[in-house]
Amino acid sequence: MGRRKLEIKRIEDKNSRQVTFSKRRSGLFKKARELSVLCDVEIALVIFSSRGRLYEFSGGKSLVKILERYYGQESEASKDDTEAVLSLTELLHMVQSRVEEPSIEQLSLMDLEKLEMQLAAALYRTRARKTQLVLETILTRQEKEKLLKAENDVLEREIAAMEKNEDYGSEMGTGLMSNTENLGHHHLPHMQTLMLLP
Amino acid sequence: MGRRKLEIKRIEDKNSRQVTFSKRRSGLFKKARELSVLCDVEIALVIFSSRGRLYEFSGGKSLVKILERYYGQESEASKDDTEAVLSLTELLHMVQSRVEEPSIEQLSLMDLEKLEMQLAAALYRTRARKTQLVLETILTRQEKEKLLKAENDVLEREIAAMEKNEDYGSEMGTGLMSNTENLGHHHLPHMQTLMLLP
DNA sequence: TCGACTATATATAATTG
DNA sequence: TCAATTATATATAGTCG
Repeated sequence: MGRRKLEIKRIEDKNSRQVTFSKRRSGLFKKARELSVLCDVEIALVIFSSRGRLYEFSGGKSLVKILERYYGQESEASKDDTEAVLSLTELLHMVQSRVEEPSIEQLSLMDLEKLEMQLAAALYRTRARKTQLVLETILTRQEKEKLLKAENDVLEREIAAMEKNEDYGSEMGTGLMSNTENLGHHHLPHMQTLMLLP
Repeated sequence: MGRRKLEIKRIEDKNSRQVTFSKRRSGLFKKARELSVLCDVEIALVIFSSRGRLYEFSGGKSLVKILERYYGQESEASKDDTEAVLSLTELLHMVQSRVEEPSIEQLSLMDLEKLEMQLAAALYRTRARKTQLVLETILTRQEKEKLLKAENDVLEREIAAMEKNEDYGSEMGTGLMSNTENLGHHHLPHMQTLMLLP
């Protein structure tokens, strides 16, 4: 589709090969995008030019994500017995006991899945904690005071509720409990909860 | 490009979505093939239909090879702002030595950032390796057979070479070594992995 | 190198059998 | 359900600034 028919074989002229690459590459990406939207499918497309430059497209998710999803379907069943989130120490012990020569090349697919989940969890906790520390540093005194005041209000109301409970029984108590829950205030770490949010 | 212009949004009618998927998929593959030949570039194309069926194309090298290169580049890029990527063992030791009281609460902000980067890198490598394994699993039987055949050829030639070597010396031997490398046959476990998988 | 610009070649949506 | 068949819409090879 051009002024003349083009044989499908390597274009020898370096210049027009580059031009054709540029044109057809964008055409291919466009087609891939359209297909992924029209038909609601996941597409990953990776191109290396002869000079080693990387071009990639992925419909919706990253290539890794796309393949993870596929793999996820395969291993839904085996996911159930995965343990809850482990502590860092437990993570270390788990990985260490599992792998004699702990090179990633040696791990089985199932091991990799578990390791991935543990790493992801550890990474999440690390980032959350970091965010918390950063926010603690950054918050202005005023904001801290505001938060402290809110904290105090909650505490005061709890105390008041407790006093009332002693008079009228426990009905009111549960009501206030869920009230404090709504304020994100389980066992005092109001501040922490707020700061853990992205 | 058909009887009428088609808006690029999900086709709701299930039937025509399937028909369009089939047509455009083959069109996309054709374009990818043409581009890889015309411009002498490496292309990897992976599609998952909504029903989880896999369609893949690779031009130039095998899909796994191309994606290995892709991962290589990706981790090259993310390497810059990190110190060198640690091995799993090194990561474990670093974390362990840092955390006496193994609670994440005890780490300093700088420690957390380093830990975060290491965890992210480890997670990335884990996912990349997992993807590679998954890809190896879902390769079509034909590809597996092709690989097996290549493997057999290599082994046969190696045996032939060994026999020759006994007669003529070692020159022939090194030549064959690099030949097997070109067939994507580094340190043998590639095939072992393939053969062990379902 | 880099866009526009066509004249053609291709791709494909709808139709048909 | 399909495989052909059109009638159109798109993609793009070569050309010109």
